[in-house]
This record gives sequence, structure tokens and C-alpha cells, in this order.
Amino acid sequence: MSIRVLVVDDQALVRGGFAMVLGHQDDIDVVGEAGTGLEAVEAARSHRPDVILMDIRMPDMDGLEATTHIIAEADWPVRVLILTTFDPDEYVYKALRAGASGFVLKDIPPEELIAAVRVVADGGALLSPSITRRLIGRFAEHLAVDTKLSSRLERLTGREREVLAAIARGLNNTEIAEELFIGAATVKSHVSSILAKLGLRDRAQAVVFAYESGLVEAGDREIGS
Amino acid sequence: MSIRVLVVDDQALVRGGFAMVLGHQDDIDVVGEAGTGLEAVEAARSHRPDVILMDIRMPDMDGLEATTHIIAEADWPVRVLILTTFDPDEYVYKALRAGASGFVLKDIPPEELIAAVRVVADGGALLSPSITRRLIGRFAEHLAVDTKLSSRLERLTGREREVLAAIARGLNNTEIAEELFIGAATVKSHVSSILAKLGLRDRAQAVVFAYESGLVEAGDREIGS
DNA sequence: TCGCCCCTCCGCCCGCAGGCGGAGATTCGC
DNA sequence: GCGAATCTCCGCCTGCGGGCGGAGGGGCGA
Repeated sequence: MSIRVLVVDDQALVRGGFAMVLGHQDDIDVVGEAGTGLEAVEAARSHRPDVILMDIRMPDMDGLEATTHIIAEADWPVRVLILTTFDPDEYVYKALRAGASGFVLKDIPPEELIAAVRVVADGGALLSPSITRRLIGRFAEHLAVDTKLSSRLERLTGREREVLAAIARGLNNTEIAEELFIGAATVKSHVSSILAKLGLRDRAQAVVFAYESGLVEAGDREIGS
Repeated sequence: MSIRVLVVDDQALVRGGFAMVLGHQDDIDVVGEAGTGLEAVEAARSHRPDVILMDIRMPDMDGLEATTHIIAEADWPVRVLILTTFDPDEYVYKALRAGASGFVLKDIPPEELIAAVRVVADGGALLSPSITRRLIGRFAEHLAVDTKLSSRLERLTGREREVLAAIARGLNNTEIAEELFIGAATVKSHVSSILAKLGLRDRAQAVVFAYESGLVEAGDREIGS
């Protein structure tokens, strides 16, 4: 079964070029083209493509917004590959949040574009080297926090770490006591010891420490009502 | 000036294969080979390569540890490209933290390997499609938290958001008062209003909310003494 | 102009948090 | 067996945090 591709770009020549390159492949069918964001959303709805080559700069609605809409309303697995001439950060992050599967520069050679389409159709993702570099940079930086503060975490005993994790979920002492099946007084001892060992003043600072040290990470937490 | 490459793999055949492929390029010089992690560290010290092709599974010291050592002690710009047969998560994250510039599977065709070496030598980075996919996934998920909770942030007034940010740094009410040049009583009002609007109980939960909503992010925070 | 929201501040009250000092039980290494 | 560390728990005390109710001033839109 061949890969159904939708090509979106406001310049007919560029669009035609991409469509021609891809259309010549046995395993790729260009099922549609669009010149604006709105047209792209429409075309995606009617053609239900596997992969969408999406330009960013377009009239009506830009490629990122179109991507967001399409991914949000699609009830089939659609991959969006963003094509751009530059690679500025804001676009990248917005695109990734929008759910794009890749981000490549328009000046890549035809065979790489073809390979890229196959990769994303296969469920993979790809970014241009400079973007990958930045993404890795941000990621590594995110993990690097560990080494500085998490060493202080080692001063805590196992139980204390459990209590700290509970504090970092916003629980009060009695809730922690119930969760760990111990007395409230015991929790207070642990908390005092944690604050003393880490040089903190109160549980609010303990929460900050837990996030900064990497003991807990942002995400999948329930908080508030 | 050609790219100086060090090839590290415990299997002499694999090592030789890579070295041969790369050595035939005009712009690439294979300046050394190593069969263990320790040898890699040694060879990196003496040959000062631009790019290191690094296997993970090796005797003595694995590729990730070797990478960490080399990057830590190198006083010249060295890029490490991790080569592996599979792509399990733990390895990836450890490698990225170690400072690797890329992560590719060993079964890529020769020309892609060559292209990869050029990319990382040029300061770029690349990952295999499946890894890129996961990285994007984690990244997008990280950004996605916003939409859920940060909408609740909008219920807060500007001043309240400032106070919440201060709370999220572990400050107590008097410290916040000093920082914002307002009275302690005013801070208390703001705090009460914040907790009420967000459905939280105390400032510890407010800190959790601040991190989970993306109002503040882990990193570059000073906490404790 | 009037009303609403925001920012500012006040006093009162209660409760949880956190420090201090002490203590029994367990485990583990010397 | 003894000391050290850990986990468990207790009582007492202080103080900050947070709720409640109220109030004045400034800005902004109906």
C-alpha cells in the first residue's frame, strides 16, 4: 500500500516540484495539493492523507495553525512534516506542540525528502541537524540539573526521600502519614530532618527543591480542584 | 581541513569496516581506533579527534561512561556520535546527558554514516527516527501541560501571578513583600486570593501548581544553603 | 457618572507547621 | 556485643500561614 501524501505550499511552483519528485516514487501517491492553511484543512479532511508536507508561511492560516487543527480533528493517523526555509526556534516549538512529526529545511536534496516522507509514514520523526542540536541541548540541560542538587538528595535516607516526594505532591503531614501508614508525629520528624539536611526553611521550599533536583518532574500531576 | 575521526568499537571487524568506509572520503581522516572504553579515553586524549564514533557495549568501560569522561576533560570541541544496534531509552537519555551529539543505529547505509559524521563535525546533531519521535513526544508532552493547567493561570490577575512566581521560588510572605515593595498584609491577601482561585490549600500546593502549569520551569533556581 | 475590578492595607482568629528534646525498636557493621 | 544509623513516636511551644470581614483609592468601561 502506497503512502498518501498531501502537499501544502502557497507557491504553486514549489508545490508542483515536491509533488513531481514524490509522485515518481512507486510507493508514494500525491493525493492532493493545497495553497493555504484553510485549503490544507479542507484537503486533509477529504483526502485523509498519511503524510502532509506543510509549509509554514501561507495566507489565510499559517502551517502551524493548520497543523494544530488537522491533528486535533483527525480520526486517522496523520503525520505532518513541516517544511521551511529557515529554522527559527519559535516555529519549532510551536510545531512540535502542534504535533508535527518533523521539521526539515526546504533545500534538502530530493532523495532525502523522499526518505523523510517514508520515515514519518513509518511512524518515525526527523528534524534538521541544527534543530536536533538545540532540542538535545534543552533536553540535556533539563537532565543536567540532577548532578548539582541531586547529590544533596543522597544525604537523605530512603524514608525521607519518600516523605519529600509526598511533600512535592502538595500533601500535608496527616495525608502523608495516612499514605505511608505511619503516625503524624513520625512524619513531622522526617520533615524536620529533611529541612535540616537540605538547608531549607519550610515545605514550600522543599517542593521547589524536589522539582529542581529532579526528584519529581513536571507532568502527570493532579493538583487543585 | 579534513575531519579527524576516532572509531571506537570492541569488534575489530566492525571497527575496521567503519574506518574503511570513512577513510575513503577525501574530507575524513580516521586518526585512531579503540576497542574498549579506557582505550577510547586514551586515544581521545592523544589524537584529539573532531568526531568520535562510539559503540555502547564494550569491555572495561561502556561507551556512555567513556563519552562522559571524554567530554568532561576535553579542552577542544569534540563531538561524539553514538552507534548502537538497538535504541532503548535509558541509553539514549544517558547518552544525551553525557553530551553526545547523536545516536544512530549501526545498520544505516555507508553514505548516511558519512553524512552523519559531516553533520556532527559541522556542529549539528542527529538521532534515529524512532528516538527523535520519542524525544519530540517527551518535549511536546512537556509543553502540553501548559494548555491544561495554564488556562487556570488566566484567572489570576497580573499581580497575583507575580506573587505566585515568588511563592514558587520558596519565598515567605515577608520576603515577597520586600521584593514587590508592598506590605506583608497585601501579600497575604494576594496569596489567599490565589489559593481560592486555583482551588489550592496552601503555598506548598501553589508551588506544585506553578511547576506543573509551566509558570516556572525546573532549572537555574537557587535553593537551600 | 456609576459600578466593577484591581491593588493596597488592617485586625482578629485558628490551626498546622516546624523546632527542641527525648525515647524505644530495629538493623547492620565493626 | 556494642555503637551508629534509621524508623518510629511523644509532648511542648512558638510563629507563620491562611480564612474572614472590612476598607480606601485608582483605573476602566458601560
